[in-house]
Amino acid sequence: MPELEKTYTPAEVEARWYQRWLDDKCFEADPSRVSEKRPAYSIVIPPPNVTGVLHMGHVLNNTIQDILSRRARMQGKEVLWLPGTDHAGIATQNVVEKTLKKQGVIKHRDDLGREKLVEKIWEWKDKHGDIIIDQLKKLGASCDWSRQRFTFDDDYNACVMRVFVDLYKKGLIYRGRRMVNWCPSSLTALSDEEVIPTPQKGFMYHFKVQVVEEPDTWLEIATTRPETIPGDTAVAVNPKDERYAHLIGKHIKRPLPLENQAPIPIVGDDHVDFEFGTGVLKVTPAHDKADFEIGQRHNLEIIDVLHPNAILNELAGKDLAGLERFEGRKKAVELLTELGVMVKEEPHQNNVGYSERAGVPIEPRLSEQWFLKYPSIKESQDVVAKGEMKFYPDRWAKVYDHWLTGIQDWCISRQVWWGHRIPVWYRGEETYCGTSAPEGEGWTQDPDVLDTWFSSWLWPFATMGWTGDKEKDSANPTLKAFYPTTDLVTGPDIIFFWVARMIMAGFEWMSELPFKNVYYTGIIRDKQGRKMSKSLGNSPDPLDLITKYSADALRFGIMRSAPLGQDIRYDEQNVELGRNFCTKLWNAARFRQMQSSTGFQPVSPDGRVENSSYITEAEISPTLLSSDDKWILLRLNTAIAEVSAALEEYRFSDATATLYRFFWSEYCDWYIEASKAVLQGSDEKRKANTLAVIDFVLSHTLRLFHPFLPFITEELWHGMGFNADLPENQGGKSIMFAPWPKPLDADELAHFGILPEDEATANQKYETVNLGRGLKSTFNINKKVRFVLKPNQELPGHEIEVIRILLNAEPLDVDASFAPTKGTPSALTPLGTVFLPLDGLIDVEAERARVGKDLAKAESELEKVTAKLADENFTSKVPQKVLDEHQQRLTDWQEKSAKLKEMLAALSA
RNA sequence: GCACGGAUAGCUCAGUGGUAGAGCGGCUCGCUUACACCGAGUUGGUCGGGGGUUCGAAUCCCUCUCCGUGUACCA
Repeated sequence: MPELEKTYTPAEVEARWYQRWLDDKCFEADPSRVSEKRPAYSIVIPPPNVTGVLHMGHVLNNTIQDILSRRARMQGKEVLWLPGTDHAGIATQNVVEKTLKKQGVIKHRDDLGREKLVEKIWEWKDKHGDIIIDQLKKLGASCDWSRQRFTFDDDYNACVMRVFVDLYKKGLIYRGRRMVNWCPSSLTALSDEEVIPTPQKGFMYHFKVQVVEEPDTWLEIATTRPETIPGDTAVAVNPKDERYAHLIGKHIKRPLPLENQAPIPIVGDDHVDFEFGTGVLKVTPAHDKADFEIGQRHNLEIIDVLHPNAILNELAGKDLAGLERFEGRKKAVELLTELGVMVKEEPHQNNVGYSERAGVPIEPRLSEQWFLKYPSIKESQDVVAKGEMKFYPDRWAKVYDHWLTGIQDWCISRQVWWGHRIPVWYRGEETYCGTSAPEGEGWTQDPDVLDTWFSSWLWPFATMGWTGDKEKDSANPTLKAFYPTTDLVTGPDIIFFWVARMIMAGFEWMSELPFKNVYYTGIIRDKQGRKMSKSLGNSPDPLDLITKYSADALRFGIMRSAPLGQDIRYDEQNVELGRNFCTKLWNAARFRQMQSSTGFQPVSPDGRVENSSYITEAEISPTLLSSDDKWILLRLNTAIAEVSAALEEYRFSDATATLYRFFWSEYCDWYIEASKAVLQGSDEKRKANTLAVIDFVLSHTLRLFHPFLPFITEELWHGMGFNADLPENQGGKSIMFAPWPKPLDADELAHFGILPEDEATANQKYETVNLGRGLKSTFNINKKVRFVLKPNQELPGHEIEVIRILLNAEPLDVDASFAPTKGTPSALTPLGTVFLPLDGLIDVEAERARVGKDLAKAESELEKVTAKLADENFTSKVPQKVLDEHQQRLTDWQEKSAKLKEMLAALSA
């Protein structure tokens, strides 16, 4: 067996193993291996932005996917974790345009033109596109990189085109002049989902206007956007509003622009809420969705006073033209004030839609866009409602359902160049839609590209080589084996953008749901609970953390703090804790290794002999098992069961907590320490047997840990020689293919002679040790000292030795007739009374005080239980089980109290 | 406005009717031959407030407060 290094060096180990896994093609999925005995497990990565860099959200998300994938491999499944990146149309084009502008290459995208700019973006993509992929590799992601996809690959592009044409032919895609969300920064339309309503502090401006037909009548109007007055083409009042109804049909004089104070009509419209503002609404059909609708109903003129970049244009009048919209607002107020028509301005809070990407207020804008009536809504809604597809946590199902219920058509066209170009061509009055350009001269293609999500929604099958040709697709082994996928792991922030749409696409083109389970991660926040963001600078670079602590540590730290469905408070301490845990694991393995060199009986590293099957139990001799051995085997059983159950239910933090507790608190703190009684002794047979138990536990623990800590477990798996003698594909080559641990079943437990009560036996011993240690600490003893145990019943010598070692006692005398001198500190334990004889060094008063405190506690508990049991109201109504418990409690406290009283009496004598 | 989630020890969280828990931190000891990235001990809580149901409530019901998320055409 190769000797383990003294210190663990994660950087070297992680790089080495990742390369080895790649070289050995460990992550590559082969559909031909899928069979009834070897089911498929598949998961598609939420494709990160191709120009992005790894952030903590990616770490969380991809660690989870990796855990699921690795566990599935260990369960003997054929695993496909399909990776790739997203072209992220608007975001990527923005980044490249900005860079080019900074470099002084261009002032505007038109300086380059469409083709040249797209070329530049491709160059950018080729240069930066693999950064995030490399970062995922550093994290240990076990994706099948041979299948890496990009949403703008030729094959993928073909899928997008095919889908567009299909929907167009089905009549679900149409072009129309509508009010859309316009981003004045990116100069494109956005979908409703890309607009974030943001509460905004502003002002409500009240101004008055003169009724043309009744010059003495003035109406007061309240608005938040006075700069759009030049675009007003009516004012509206509610026809039921008695204050104004008689004015309907008359006109008011629009105050701006000054050079064109045109009369505009007063219309009656139910939309107007007469409780709000003044009950008089200025109607600007070009710049407000609701106003646009009013305009439609009353056939109003539409005056667009803004350039696409939200600078006021000539129609706004000479005073406002050329001003940015917020400057224009100030100027408009000034003008109204000069006119003497400003009444007042009041602070006002309203919701303003912000562009999700550009972070600027969007403008409702009338423009020609492409829209999609969503397909397969019914199936998509039902599949989740009926629980055929499961959401974790399931409350997202309601959110999903609600969105689908009130769903609006999707604006899918974008006025940028980086993206899938709309496959529609025009020639005069003719329109052609097809996957390639039409025959003949004079056709021009629609300049718009498609929303990035219009490609992402095909991800689960477009990445698997879908062609839309039924025959071809049914002969496609990848699709056949791995679609529908098993799990999807993503953030709830893209439940509408992506998840819901993928479900629709799955039904529409594959006639089947795209995944069976969706796990929604929480959002990573900083210690103060704020979202992580670049501008706050509170987002650590995962790569720095990996350098500092290792990828395993980062993974473990993040998973430990990520309860199901809850936001995560990130604290670097958790990563540090992950590193410490790896170190502990490393040292525990080293401890085992150091024992073998001193061992007498030759035992193979895994406690196995040549040609044995994988099961190591055969090497453990049941007759030689100590109570500690039985205890740790039972605790291991519990840990395996708990971790397995937690993973089934996507409770990753519970799984990590169990692993931590089992390995650190149970295995290292108790079992290893107790086993030293044997390992430092002279019974060679027992030593060998203890080592076999240790190997059994370690080999199981490493496997249990592997999905969480892939690197260090692999290193130790080989370092400890646990891989030796295993078939290549079952742990010989890599721990990632070793079988997922199973708890010992009833037969195996019987074989080892392990009974459930064995756990309590060992626990009593450990409790005794705890109490003894407590005595030592109370009296500030930090050296090896003599303890005396006055046992309740006879104890085997081995058990006494274990207690001695755990207590660090020198010696531990067992004396059933021990008569302590007055004032000897003592503790009542499950195994008897433990004394710490200090030969007159102790303070009788102090000991009396200590015992007195214990007694007071016992008395108060006794009182409580007695009172309860004396209460007829209680005893008559309570179930027998509870009554028994209380009865037992009563007896326990009575006994304890009696003994404490005795001790106190002895101290006072 | 509506819906959902959350509020338990200094911090992060378990705990869905029967003696309030864990990890981390804090404090006190200790370089005991795997590990100081460690070990031992110990300290922390009228379970957000108020009502109610019950023999018994962190847990069930009502109500309020605060935080978060989603959603809604109020200029």
